[in-house]
Amino acid sequence: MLLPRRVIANLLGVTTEPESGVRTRTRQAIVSAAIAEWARDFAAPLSAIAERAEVSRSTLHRYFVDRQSLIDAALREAQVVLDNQSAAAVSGCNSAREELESLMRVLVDFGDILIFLFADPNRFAGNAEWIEAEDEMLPEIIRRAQVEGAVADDVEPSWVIGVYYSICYTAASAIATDELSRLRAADIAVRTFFRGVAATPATEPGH
Amino acid sequence: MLLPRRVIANLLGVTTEPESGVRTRTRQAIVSAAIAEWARDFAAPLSAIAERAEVSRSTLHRYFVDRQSLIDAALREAQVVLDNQSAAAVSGCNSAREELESLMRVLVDFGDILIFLFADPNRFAGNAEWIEAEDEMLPEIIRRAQVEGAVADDVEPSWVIGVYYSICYTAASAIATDELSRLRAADIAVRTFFRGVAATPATEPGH
DNA sequence: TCACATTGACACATCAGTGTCTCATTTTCA
DNA sequence: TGAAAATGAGACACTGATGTGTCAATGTGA
Repeated sequence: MLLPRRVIANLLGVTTEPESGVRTRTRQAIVSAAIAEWARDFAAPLSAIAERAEVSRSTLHRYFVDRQSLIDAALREAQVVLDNQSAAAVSGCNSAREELESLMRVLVDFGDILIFLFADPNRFAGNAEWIEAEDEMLPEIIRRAQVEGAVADDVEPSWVIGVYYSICYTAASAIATDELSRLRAADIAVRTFFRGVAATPATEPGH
Repeated sequence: MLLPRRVIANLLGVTTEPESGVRTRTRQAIVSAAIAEWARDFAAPLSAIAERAEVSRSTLHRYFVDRQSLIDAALREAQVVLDNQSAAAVSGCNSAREELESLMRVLVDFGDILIFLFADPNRFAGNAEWIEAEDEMLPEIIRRAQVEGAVADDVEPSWVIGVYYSICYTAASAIATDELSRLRAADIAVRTFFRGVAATPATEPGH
């Protein structure tokens, strides 16, 4: 099998040429197809992904030696996209509350990736790339939101995170099934989240 | 293959002897194992289910001709259990709000079944048994809750249902991973749900 | 134009899961 | 106890997905 240096570099995740080139484009198409297809059904065969990417199964195997290496690549790609978008969304916010809202709108908008990443909790169990997927950013923002008072401080942060993601996920699903428009889904998701985890109003103390 | 009348009756869903008998017990063990195993990983092979049920793969195939028929049975069983528990939970409640809370505590408690049923939205797409899975009860309760004022009436019922299930699911997951105790998970889930979809407080009108 | 990179179309071998079947053994129950 | 029921063990064929390889055709850039 012919395997130019560039590919080997790519396989190692070094990505010499991030933007142009035939191989980069083909590779990108395959990874994107994998994310989209596996968001729908993680058991989808490689042939389905090749078809969606409009390449032959041979070509797919040239870029990714086996199923696992494509999973790794898709996982890495999904995280990178989400990380970048998240960073962009958060910058320029003036409060933790704003950050949470802005971030949620991004996550809902990239529903495909979100579903791919979080549809099945143990989908990526034992995957090397998955360990670092424990987001560092969200817990930190939530802590600040608790200090700010935008989020109740008598609730476990892990629960807040769980609710956060599951509401994003619900919104993404609603969009995917045409139940709600993009805008409406994002709005109602933000509203539901903040009310759900809001600090206990002083008017009904612990009652 | 030997196949007494009783089995054929069972296969047709007529269930002549619902409570005792060797075959009933074996059958039940297999279906339960299927739900538990498939809640973890829907791609799990039949051999894994047979192993968990402590029967041979031969026996499993005697009860369920093919994978699909076991899926059907598991689906039916899951729905029946949930339906019965739900009905019991709802009876004796004095308001839609109480019903929603009581129902949520049941769903969280039967997390395995909940995860099995709702982990993957299109897991059962095209399944004959799945059509009726569109619960009749929940939409009706939510409508009443909206009339009562316990749930905002400017929110799509489909969204309320989605949030309801996803919060149950999050709680079930938190229990499954030992993040929260059973009781705490149920409490915080109920609280989060009702605040999340509460009617807009008059103090901040549409702002 | 020419060398090389890239691709598609096949042909395979392999493997795991599925479904069928037989036969010996154990369990159940009248 | 003895017949019927139920099970386990294992052999077998079949299928879909995977992974490897070859070869011809096409694309690309100096």
